Parts: sequence; C-alpha cells; structure tokens
Amino acid sequence: MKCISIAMARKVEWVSQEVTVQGWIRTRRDSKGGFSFLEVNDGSCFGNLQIIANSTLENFQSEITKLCTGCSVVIQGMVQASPAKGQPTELIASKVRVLGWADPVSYPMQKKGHTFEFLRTQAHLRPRTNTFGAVSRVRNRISKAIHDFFQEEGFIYIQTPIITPSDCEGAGHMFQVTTVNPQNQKGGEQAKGDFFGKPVFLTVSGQLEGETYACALGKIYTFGPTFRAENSNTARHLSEFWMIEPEMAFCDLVQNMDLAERFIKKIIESVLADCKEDMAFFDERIEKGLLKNLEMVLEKEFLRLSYTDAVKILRSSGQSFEFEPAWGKDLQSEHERYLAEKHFNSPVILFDYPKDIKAFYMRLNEDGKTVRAMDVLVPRIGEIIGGSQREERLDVLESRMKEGGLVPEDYWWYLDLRRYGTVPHAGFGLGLERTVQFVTGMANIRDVIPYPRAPGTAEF
RNA sequence: UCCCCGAUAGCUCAAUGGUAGAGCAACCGGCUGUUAACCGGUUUGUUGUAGGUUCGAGUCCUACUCGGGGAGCCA
Repeated sequence: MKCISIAMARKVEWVSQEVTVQGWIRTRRDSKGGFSFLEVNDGSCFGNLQIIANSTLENFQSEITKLCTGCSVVIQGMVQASPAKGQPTELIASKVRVLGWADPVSYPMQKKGHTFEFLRTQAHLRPRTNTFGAVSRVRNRISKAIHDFFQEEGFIYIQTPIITPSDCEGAGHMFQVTTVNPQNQKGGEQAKGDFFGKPVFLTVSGQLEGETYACALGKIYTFGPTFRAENSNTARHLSEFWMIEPEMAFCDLVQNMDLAERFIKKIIESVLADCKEDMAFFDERIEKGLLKNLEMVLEKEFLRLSYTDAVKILRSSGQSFEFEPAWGKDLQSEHERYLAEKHFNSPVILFDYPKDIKAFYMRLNEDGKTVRAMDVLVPRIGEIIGGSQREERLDVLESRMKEGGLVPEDYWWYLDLRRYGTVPHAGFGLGLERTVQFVTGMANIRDVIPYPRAPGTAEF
C-alpha cells in the first residue's frame, strides 16, 4: 500500500486506490449517524484531507472520538470522490492509528481565531496553522524561483563569509563575534587574545566579497543570512534576515535595473503558478486584492525615475508631508509610499541619488553630485531592493572613501579589483523577507520568517 | 532609540472608583454527510510586574516589562 501526501490524496487520480496518509488532526466532527469526520493536514498543501472514520473501526469509541486538534495519526483507507461540497476527494478509513495525543486543555492551538501576536509566542507550533503553513510554502517557492532565475541567467551561486572583519560600508551596527569572556577582557585589549586575532563581526552584506568573484566569474549571486544590530523596531526590520545579492561584471546601472525588474517578475510569476491554493487564501483572508495587484505588477513596466525628478514630483504634488521633500535629503517613508502607492500605484525604480546620502562604493556621475544608485520601491513594503553601479575608478573610489572617513588601506583587497583589470560592474541586494511580505500580503516581517530575531526577541 | 496606544479566563474582548462578565475553546449531553458545523448545560481569574493615592482600585498616579501603530535606520 502506498504512503502518499495529503496533497496527492486530494487529487482525483487517486480515487479508488488503497493508500496510507499521515499528518496532524485539524478538526473532528462527529456524526451520531455512525461515523466521524477527521480533517488531516501534513503541510504538503493548504487544504486538509477529510477522513471518514466509521464507528465499526475497532478503536472508534476508545480513541477516534477523542481525537482533537494537534494529534498525529496514520490512516489507511480508500480514496473516493467526495459526495459533498468542500473537497474533491476524501478517505474512507480502514485503520486509524494514533501516534501522538495533544491534550486539548494545554495545547495552545485552537481550530480558529488566533492573532499573529499570540502565535509569535508559540513560534514552534505556528507552522501548524493555515497562515504559517502557507507562508512557509510560498517562502520555499520564492527561494526556488530565486535560484532558478539566476541559474537560468548564467549566474554562479557563491557563498560569502558570515564572519567577516570588514565593517562593510559603515552601514549600521554589527554583531561582534568573540570567544573572549567579556568578564576577562580589559578595555581595548580584547582583540589580541581573541580567536581571529582581530575584531570580527557577523556580515551585514556579502557585497564586497561578491564583487571580487564577479570580477572573475562574470555574474554571481549570494543567498544567505545577514545580520544587523540596529535597534530598529518595525514591521519591516529584522536583526537576522536573508538577502540575495547578485553582482555582475561588465554591467551598468540600466542593465542592473533591467535585471531587478525581470527578477521580481519571475518570483511573482512562479508563486502565482505553483502556489494557487495558498495565494487564494492570502487574497481572501490576509490582503484583499492581493492577486489583482500582483498580476498588475507582472503586466506593468516598472517606472524609472531619477531622484531629482522624484523630488520635483513630490514638491509639486500638492500633498502635505510631515517632512518637506528637498533635494539632497533622504526620501522619507511617506515620500516613497506616496510615489509607489498613490502617484504611480506600481513598483518604482528611483536612481541617481545625491552622493552624500549614499555609500562610498557607488559610481560617481559626471555631474559630480549624484551616484549611480537605485532603489526599487513597491507598494505596501517600500524599499525591497537597493543597488548600484560600483565605482570602478581607483582614484575616484579612494577619494570617496576619504570623504567618508574610511581608511583605504583597510580595503586593500577591494581596491585591488580597481588596480588590476578593473571593469564596470553593478549589483543589488534583495531582502527575502520583504519579498515574502510583498507576495503574501503579510503585514509584519516577523511573521514571514520561522524564528524572528529582533531587539529583545530571541526566545526560540 | 523617539512619539502614541494597549496588557482582564486557554484565546478574543467587555466591565461610571463600589459583588469581575460575554463569545470562542475545553468538558457533559442532544442533533446532523459534516466541513470556521449546530443546539443546551458545566468549569475557568494573583485583572502584566512593583510601588503609591483612596474607606474602597481592573478603573486614578509613578516606574518597569512585554505587545501594537507610527518615525528613524535599511533589505
């Protein structure tokens, strides 16, 4: 007898076949007409399999009528077309074996109605809910789409270090990695006796290392965890998140933007094609109109707008902002949201930002005032991609570093790329969790990663 | 980190400074090819923590903890 997944058992091809399924009980409904309905889910798909458990089963009174949400079971039986609405098939059980009970008094998961805030306190059990099962499957499909996309485009997947000495781009606080007991360390003496003999940190970006491989292999991408010790407490920030960073040699900003747009569309396309049940759920219960919006994103060309033009649009919009937009200042969330949600109602790519608000490695434009940076803004989320064409001219790069108070010698290996066979190159970073948020409509980033890490939050 | 709001039964929430309640869950019973099943009944409390004001505090005050919304930082 074949042991099959719930996803398979829900397909009509399996009608009339004897099979075994295994999973967890979602609900039980008794019929005194002589049987119980069990809903079993094993995570292989959104829907449950309805089991018909007849009272003639030997453990019907002793066990089956006591099953409740969370119990694990193995069930043998015959798949049949369901006579009632609600499911294509169901399973007439010939044997129901209980593997593990779940005491209904203490088991925290109920059939219905849990807030995401409560489920965050039960992060080890929340994947058993509809929402978190669906998020997990979509997150998986997005991850696969990312690899598919880059592999098909000829990119090489490389793994950049997680422990790194480079205080990359001076962007925010880093987590220091040390084997020295803080109680034994004297002020400033720590690094000498420490494991690596110098201060090292968890990576905030694999970009600098990624550039070195792009300048040898042409097109590369990284896909791994990233750590930022910022004390930021929002629905779109995590201390530990996953980032995808492609880097391409012989590539300018326009090609970079082209890639970013194709990339995001490929992800949406894959999820819409392969996660229909999950996406229908998100559309109905999480974010009304989600599917229509994503389909619209697929059809539309992403708008491309220089920072300078964006500021002009904002200033003449007639919209009242808390902070007045002005050239040279960073765009506020309210500005970005206005552009992506109100003015264009579409993803927008902004480019050519003032050099003073961007990182040292971004290529300086001929005007001497702006750099070849780009941000992809999407409705609801805001910035989902940040990238740039990199500064490939040694002298310009060195002077930009000095302007920013960095010591070029610390970056000797990075500068070597410009000393030996320098080429124009570009790349960007995409936040995986923000992408999952965008695709699923989930409002809080802590609900699209299994175990969120945030300031004061590391329970599991 | 800053501003605003909140914390009461397992969960979601009520309760003029004056006897702590409902719905859901659980349990018992009824009914039914049911499907967020339905109907009747029963049980459930250190009101986030520590202080303070008051004859009396879930309610007012202070601090702290945690959560939510917004902001900054960014992906």
